[in-house]
Amino acid sequence: MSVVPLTPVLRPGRLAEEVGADLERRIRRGDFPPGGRLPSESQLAAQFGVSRTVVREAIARLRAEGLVDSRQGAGAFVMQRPGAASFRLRDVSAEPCSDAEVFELRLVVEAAVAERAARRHTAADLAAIAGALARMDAALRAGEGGAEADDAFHRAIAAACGNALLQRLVEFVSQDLSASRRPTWSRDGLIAGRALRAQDEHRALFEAIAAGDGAAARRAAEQHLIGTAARLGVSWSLDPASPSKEPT
Amino acid sequence: MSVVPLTPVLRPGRLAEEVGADLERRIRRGDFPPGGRLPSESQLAAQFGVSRTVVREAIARLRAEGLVDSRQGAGAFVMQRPGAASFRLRDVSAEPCSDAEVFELRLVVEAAVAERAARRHTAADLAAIAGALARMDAALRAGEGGAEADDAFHRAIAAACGNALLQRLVEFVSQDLSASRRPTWSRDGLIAGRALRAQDEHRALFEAIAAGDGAAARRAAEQHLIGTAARLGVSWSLDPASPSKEPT
DNA sequence: TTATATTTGTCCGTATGTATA
DNA sequence: CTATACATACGGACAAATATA
Repeated sequence: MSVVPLTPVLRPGRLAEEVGADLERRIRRGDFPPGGRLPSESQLAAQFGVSRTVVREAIARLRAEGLVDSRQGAGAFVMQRPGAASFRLRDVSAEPCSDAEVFELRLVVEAAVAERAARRHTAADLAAIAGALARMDAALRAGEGGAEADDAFHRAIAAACGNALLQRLVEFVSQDLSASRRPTWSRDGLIAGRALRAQDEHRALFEAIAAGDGAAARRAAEQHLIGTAARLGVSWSLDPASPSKEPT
Repeated sequence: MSVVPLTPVLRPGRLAEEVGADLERRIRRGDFPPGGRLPSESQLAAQFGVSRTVVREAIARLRAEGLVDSRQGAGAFVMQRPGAASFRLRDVSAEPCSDAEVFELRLVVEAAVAERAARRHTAADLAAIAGALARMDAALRAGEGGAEADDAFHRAIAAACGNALLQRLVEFVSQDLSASRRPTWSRDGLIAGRALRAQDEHRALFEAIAAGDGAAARRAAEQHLIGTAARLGVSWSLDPASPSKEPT
């Protein structure tokens, strides 16, 4: 018997999601051109071998994501800019992104947020950031609880940037960094000194923000992201021709 | 004056979307706590006064956006981090964002993309950017067709950044800038010299990219966004305490 | 303009697999 | 193990909006 997290095995899976994913692929591949009409629900149901209810749920998802727009009596039409309404990191239909690409995206938004947090933070913002930093110090001594404080630290910085939209974006692109922080604060991570080095980066970032030095905060955030990637084994040189620019 | 084409007015139709929006508001407001279970489809159908089909389509949308996860036989449960799967600019459930916030977000990603395009562009990338720039010059003389070339110019820069994820993000956050470019290239805009000034900014951006000067490209992109906002009447000072940091 | 066919929107009934008490 | 509750899926039906002849 295997203890490791056995893969999703093979979910007999939501039928509507499979149909929706298939339609999404066809749309993004240009099979259905922008402005063009999709086959009717009855035709799609017959073609996929499912009921019209399943097709309707699939189209409801595509409509919610801005890929199609359906008008009663007319049909479902592909939007002019398919996929312009929502942004997702892991896109089921697009080709998967490399770790380096995701990390660079994080670096961009985290650096911008840190720079603005340094210039716009309130006293309450700074207190929240300092509190999370102190909790990480305590976690370093206690040997536990660092991951949660790490999350709170970065969320507090995001909240201090003064732009709710930027705050939402950075929390969005860093959503699974929460998982990335566990190996840093695990027993192995503490012993290997990964947590100690991360905390050094945190402190530099905090001091730049507290000093109101936007440029220094940007550099500190970039260094922290680079350090995080290195601790996770994501090889990645920032300049000049990284995340893969090979001709497709 | 709002730049974004304020919400689709208020369509009397689509029952499933109204139900979905209502459920989304309740979830984000914490009415249904993370991990908690939603009422059954039958209960929701009775509560909203609609059929189960409508409720199912609404839940399908929430599931696609990562707000809930439904298991057959158990029910629909609120995800631990509601709304962490997708990112949208105009969020029906959240409080609407100000124009200044949207423009700052654009500035962040466009500047980052321009910097990377300067450092990573290929010869083909540069040719595409130069071609769009030339078409804008031609449009300045002809007095028409500038908006399309403007779109192509910025898309070509995005394509040259060497990170497909960043490219998708910048195209996403700048989706309705296409509408913002019309007043610049309209008859009034041409007469008032707005197109001419925009083209000066475009040329500076192109030259920085062609020279491989990332820092200059970043500054040029920032200046272009600031100029665009000014031409659209969006008042916005970059430092230090802008987009509204009033205590809530 | 009228009439007809098509398509989406909505509702209902039913059967099945699954989870839970 | 049994029974209940629930989501999933199917099929039929009608109304409303639209397109077309």
